[in-house]
Amino acid sequence: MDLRQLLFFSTIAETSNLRRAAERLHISQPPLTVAIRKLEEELGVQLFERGAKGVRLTPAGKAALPAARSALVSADKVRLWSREGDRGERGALRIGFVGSSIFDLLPRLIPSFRARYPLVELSLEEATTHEMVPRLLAGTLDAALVRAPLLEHAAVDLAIIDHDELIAALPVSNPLADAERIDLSALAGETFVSLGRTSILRMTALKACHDAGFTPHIAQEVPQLSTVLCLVQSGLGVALVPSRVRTNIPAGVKLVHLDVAPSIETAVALSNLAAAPAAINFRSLAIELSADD
Amino acid sequence: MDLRQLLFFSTIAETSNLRRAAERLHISQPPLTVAIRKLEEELGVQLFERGAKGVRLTPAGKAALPAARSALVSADKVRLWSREGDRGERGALRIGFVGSSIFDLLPRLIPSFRARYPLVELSLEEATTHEMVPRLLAGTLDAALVRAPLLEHAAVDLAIIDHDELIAALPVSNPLADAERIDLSALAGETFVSLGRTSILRMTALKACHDAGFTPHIAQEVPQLSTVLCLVQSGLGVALVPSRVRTNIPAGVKLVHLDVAPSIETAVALSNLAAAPAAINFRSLAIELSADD
DNA sequence: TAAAAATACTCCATAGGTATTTTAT
DNA sequence: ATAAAATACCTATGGAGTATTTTTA
Repeated sequence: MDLRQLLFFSTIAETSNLRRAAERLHISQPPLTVAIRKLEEELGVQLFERGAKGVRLTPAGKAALPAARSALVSADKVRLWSREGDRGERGALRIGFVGSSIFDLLPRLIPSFRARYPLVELSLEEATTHEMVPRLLAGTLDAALVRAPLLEHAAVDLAIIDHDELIAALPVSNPLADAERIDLSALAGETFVSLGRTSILRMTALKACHDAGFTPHIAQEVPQLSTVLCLVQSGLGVALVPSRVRTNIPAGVKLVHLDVAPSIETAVALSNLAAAPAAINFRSLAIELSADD
Repeated sequence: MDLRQLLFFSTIAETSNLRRAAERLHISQPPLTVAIRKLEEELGVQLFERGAKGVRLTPAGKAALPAARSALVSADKVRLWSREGDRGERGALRIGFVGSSIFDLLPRLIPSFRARYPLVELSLEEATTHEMVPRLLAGTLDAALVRAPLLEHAAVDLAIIDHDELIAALPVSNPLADAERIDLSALAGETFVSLGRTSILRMTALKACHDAGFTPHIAQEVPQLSTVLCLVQSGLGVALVPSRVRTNIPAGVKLVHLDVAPSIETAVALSNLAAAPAAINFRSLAIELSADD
């Protein structure tokens, strides 16, 4: 049995006439006769009753016809879906993201992507930049929203899609909380709340402090940026956070600009080799949206 | 594209290795290479990444694989369904029935048939014996429950599946309603309620009356046996009905046996030529069930 | 260098064409 | 008598085999 025979079967069923079916199929009538009889022999069942005024489906033919049509439809889907998959318009896309992108970037990016590529099934996972790089290379992630500067990695392509700066998050109880702007060195004596050691955000903040002439005293390490803000709110310390969190700060936390604002950037990272088309589409869309701002 | 290529595609996807896939397919490796590349060329898309340690699905391949599998499953269904159709285990079956079979025969037959042939879609229509014969021959009915004696028709096969007798249905107000049994001639002076002129039940009843020496006065003609019983209940007249209605008589109607009981039979009728397998199964089941009584 | 895939070439099965016969109404 | 399907026969495409080469980790 092959798809050609099923197409013949379905066409004959529609025309009830071998000659007309042959016309529609752009072949002559004899090979149709041969092909359909061969199919019947293979199935061990008669599909048509032959008569002088054409052919009629037998009960066996009536029962088999929907399956034959469905096979033809599926074959068409092979054609369509393979092309869609090739263009990154269909398939699964696993995206990793750093926690801080949840405040601004992710909520803008994901709905746009879903709207433009509705057949791509997204799965999202939070992780740190350092965790995501090997996963991109291993192929367990297709794209990642990471913090740049990423230590340069030859096999990972970066496209910066968001520029931001660090800003001081202070509890309202802190005397500096009402300042218009402060110098980072003013925080030298404070206790700090920070993300874990592998976080690029933390590394950037630490470097800024060193540039300002002090080493911050980190009293608490937590994995999520939102937890950092909660601890600041509780008065446990101060923190340096991306200014984009401003849309989601809890009451009791004040954000104060720094005289010299350390910059921090978010990028889309893709594996240099073997980037999925859908991942490339994701990056293109992210770049496009970042240009809109 | 043909099913063979889709099977190759699916098998390679499962083994990630052309040689192993070739083994499973009982062919050698080179034709596999050729066939899958030909499929890729036809689709205009690469389905696998080739490497020294085997092959891996591309995003296009991942997207197309479910459709390919579905085509193969449908092809299997063509095999299965055509055989089921041929054995009368799948398909549509249009059954006609005379109204009186609704009281006893149909409620026993239909559930048994559905239980034994769950893939056959039944459609039921009430009609008279005389209406159903041409429809059997025209093929708009596959089987019919008819009243025998049917005027002999060469192209219709009859199998009697129920023997019954006529019985008098009287309103309780009728003085004869309390008799153990009566002679049909006792009803000579009554007004009768009856089915329409084409009904075999009516013809049988009329003949019985003539044999008993009188021509009944038919005051009302209605199409349904249940309506006949309602009119008897209302006191509009008496009727001769099959004794099987006893399970469904309304209050106010008494059934009284006749000294000489006219017999009336129900049969399964099939077109002699072109009887559908499912219709033959239906008849076999009906005969089987009638033997059980 | 070793395993896997690709290429080269041969053979044969079979799809499709034309001409013609058989069948059924 | 006529329209439709079946048969006969021919050609050529292409699928599968064996032997061998190329590729890549």
